[in-house]
Amino acid sequence: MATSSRPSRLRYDPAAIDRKWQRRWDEDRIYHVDDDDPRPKWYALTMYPYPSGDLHIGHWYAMAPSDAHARFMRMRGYNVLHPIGFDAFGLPAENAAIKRGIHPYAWTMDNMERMRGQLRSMGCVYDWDREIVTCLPSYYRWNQWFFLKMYEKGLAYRAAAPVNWCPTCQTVLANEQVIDGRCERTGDTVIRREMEQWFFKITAYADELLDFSGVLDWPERIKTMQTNWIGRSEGVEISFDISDLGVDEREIATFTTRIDTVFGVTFLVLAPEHPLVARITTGERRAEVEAYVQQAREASEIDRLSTEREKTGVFTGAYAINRLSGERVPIWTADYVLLTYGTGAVMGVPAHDARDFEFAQRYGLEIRVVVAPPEWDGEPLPEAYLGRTGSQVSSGRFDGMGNAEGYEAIADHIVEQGWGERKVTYRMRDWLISRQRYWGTPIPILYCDDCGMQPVPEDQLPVLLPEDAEFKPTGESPLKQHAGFLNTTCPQCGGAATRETDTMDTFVDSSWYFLRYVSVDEGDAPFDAEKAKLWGPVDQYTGGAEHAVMHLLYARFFTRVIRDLGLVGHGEPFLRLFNQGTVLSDHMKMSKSRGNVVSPDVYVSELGADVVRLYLMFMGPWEGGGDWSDAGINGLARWMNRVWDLCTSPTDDLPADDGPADRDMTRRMHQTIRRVITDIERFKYNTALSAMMELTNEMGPALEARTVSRPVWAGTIRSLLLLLAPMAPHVTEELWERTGNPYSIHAQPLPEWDDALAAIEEATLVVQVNGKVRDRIAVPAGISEADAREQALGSERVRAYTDGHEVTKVVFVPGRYLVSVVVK
RNA sequence: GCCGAAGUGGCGGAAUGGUAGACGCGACGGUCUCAAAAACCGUUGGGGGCAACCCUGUGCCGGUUCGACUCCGGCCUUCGGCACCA
Repeated sequence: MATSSRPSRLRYDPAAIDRKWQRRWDEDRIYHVDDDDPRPKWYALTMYPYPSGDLHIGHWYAMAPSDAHARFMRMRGYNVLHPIGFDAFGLPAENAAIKRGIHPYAWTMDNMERMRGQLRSMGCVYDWDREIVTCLPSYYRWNQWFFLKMYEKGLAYRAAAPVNWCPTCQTVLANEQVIDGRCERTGDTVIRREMEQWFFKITAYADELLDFSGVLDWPERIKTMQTNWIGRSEGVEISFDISDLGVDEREIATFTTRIDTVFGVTFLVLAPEHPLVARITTGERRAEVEAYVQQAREASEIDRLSTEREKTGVFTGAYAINRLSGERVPIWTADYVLLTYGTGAVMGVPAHDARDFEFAQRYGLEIRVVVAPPEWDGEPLPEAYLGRTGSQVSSGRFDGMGNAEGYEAIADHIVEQGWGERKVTYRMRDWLISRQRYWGTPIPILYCDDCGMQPVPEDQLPVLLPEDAEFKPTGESPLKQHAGFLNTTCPQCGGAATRETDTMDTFVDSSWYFLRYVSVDEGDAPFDAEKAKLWGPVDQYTGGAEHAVMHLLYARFFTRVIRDLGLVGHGEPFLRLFNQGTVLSDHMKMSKSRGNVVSPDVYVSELGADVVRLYLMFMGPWEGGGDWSDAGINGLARWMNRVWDLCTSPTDDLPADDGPADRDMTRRMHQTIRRVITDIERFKYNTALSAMMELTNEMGPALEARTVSRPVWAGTIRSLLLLLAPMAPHVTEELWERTGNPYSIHAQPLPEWDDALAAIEEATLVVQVNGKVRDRIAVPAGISEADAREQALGSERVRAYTDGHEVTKVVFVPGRYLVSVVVK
């Protein structure tokens, strides 16, 4: 399969070397992690994979560089825990069951077995004694246990929420099963339907989750995304009087962050799903409103929130009273208002809200300015004035106040009158954990006709998934039809009861798995508290940026709940976070449907695991991802060949000492050590490898010309191998042995550098005239500013541009060997 | 649409506000060979010049600065997320 440009053969047999050392490391258990090791701990974690079937190059891209970092930390003297496991529950297993008649358990187990072999071929430091598999009862029973704890604390509750409903299948669809608003199987229009579902009350921790002071190093962009996702806003919940409508409710609550604009309310808008809509709609408006509500059920939330889409809505025929002004305002329903945010109703202030403005324009509703923009001439506004600097007008007794002052005064007034209260709302909603599926953790709740909803007693856990489930192509959860699972007895009265058939979101599994790794065999608790304390929070977490919000936020929430249960001392699960990019193929995301998935296996068997690892790390900065290139990997194979040659060449005829290139070689070596170590610290593997390539580019000619002495050469080889060992563990181990060193290179400390030896002796002074480089002068390192200026201004090339002009300024940049001359 | 990123040679990319293009791939020329592959040596952003050199160039438009790939404002394009894929 060698392509024309591939090295015809490697100097070594990569498959044999991979096999030899993987077996040896395994036998010697050199990656076994000892809890009692006295060295400082380092918990390095890569997001565990979903067992989709085959390990593809994207998995390698996530795991090889993080393994290199874990190895790097080992060589720095840490006791490193870098475990692996499988995120084994999920929709694909169930789809395989429906489509191909394979049981999800069998499908998942087969996939994991294949992936274990592939993972081992990477040569990572994984301690397989610590593997976790979330679909096993020994794991998921603790999901159930956490659920019960949350239930006790009021953090797990049941409420109605909309789901994607396919009327033909009579089932709930996952978002990915909905294509353009239609069911992927039947093509029917999907509607949103209310169902009773289980939630975790993540909003109870919203404020704490906004606080990132407990993390040491997280990308700013992730913190920003989470902050925006949580979307805290302070405002006022104010009620409008509807006591004359003849319904039970006396008022409609709305939430606003701009209570200063309350005198500008010219309408109210209810979300189409708002329970009041049906009740307040008047007879002659009913048909139109019902049609509109029906239509809104078919629109996706993303569409509804689009600021580009034309705002639509219908008048319900009902009116509410604005208690501040005593005015009657029409009540509309419109799909730009969501039931899930605030109270599901908003006060329409078109003059001061862009969406309300657009809506009012379209439906001819009054646009009344109540916060006058500075220098406002009293004319109608061309667009909503959103500014916070204006003065109250048409606002009754608040007129003339600045609107910041008006805000406070109006809010106080409303609170005093009992018309509303100051409130904080969040864009983030509680975490809906219910899934109407089989392949997940059963929710440990049952329903008794006499006693009502009951939690399953702790000593009856786990609630096991029945193995003999039937998978029908309707997509309905098999648990619903499984009598053996469904029917049980009530722990209170002993009478007949039925089990909850919803299972949990798989994000529940991944919200605490990092704690399970510290004691995977623990049977009496989710984890051993002492060991959890020992390993503490994850020191370095790495994974895809697609998890920027949901998984990471859920894990932060869960850890805080676990802390409040008294099981761990910390609330922040991941101290440092790094998000790698995505590997592309032909500039496109890899997917089975595109047929562009790159399998690492063929490259591994031909070129060895190390070359694949190196190429992935060399491709570009890790956070940037990159395009897989068949040609590109050859460069790394070629370079490994070169390293092999350099390390195995005879050195008998090198000078015993005083090689003419010794000084340069030593300097280059120290520079390389410095660069590689500081680069790996920041996950800059691409530049770390460039630095090593520059070193080998210099080593080749020195060896050829016999200008380097034997001890300097040996020292350089030694450093090179040690620096490369975290990235290319197999070949470096082999070369370490062949160069006469004791097993194992992976138990060695990293080499150290000496800044004095790395220092340059001669520098290039760059001289700019009006910002353009006009000369480069070789000068001794550490040249004084005065000497640099003198040399620069004395340069003939420079004088060609300065003679006859007035020199107005000369800038010397310390430490940069740069003089910038400014002339008129 | 909203939130968050990213745009640099033929390609992947490098560059604390200070020499743009390190390192690698590819291409071209050469050495070796009967020949090819591999390996090794050299050239390689664009334009001009016999040459020394000069001009130009980091998605687009503008700004700050002695100096901008880097900072600021406005666009364009691509990518990640948007709550039942994980």
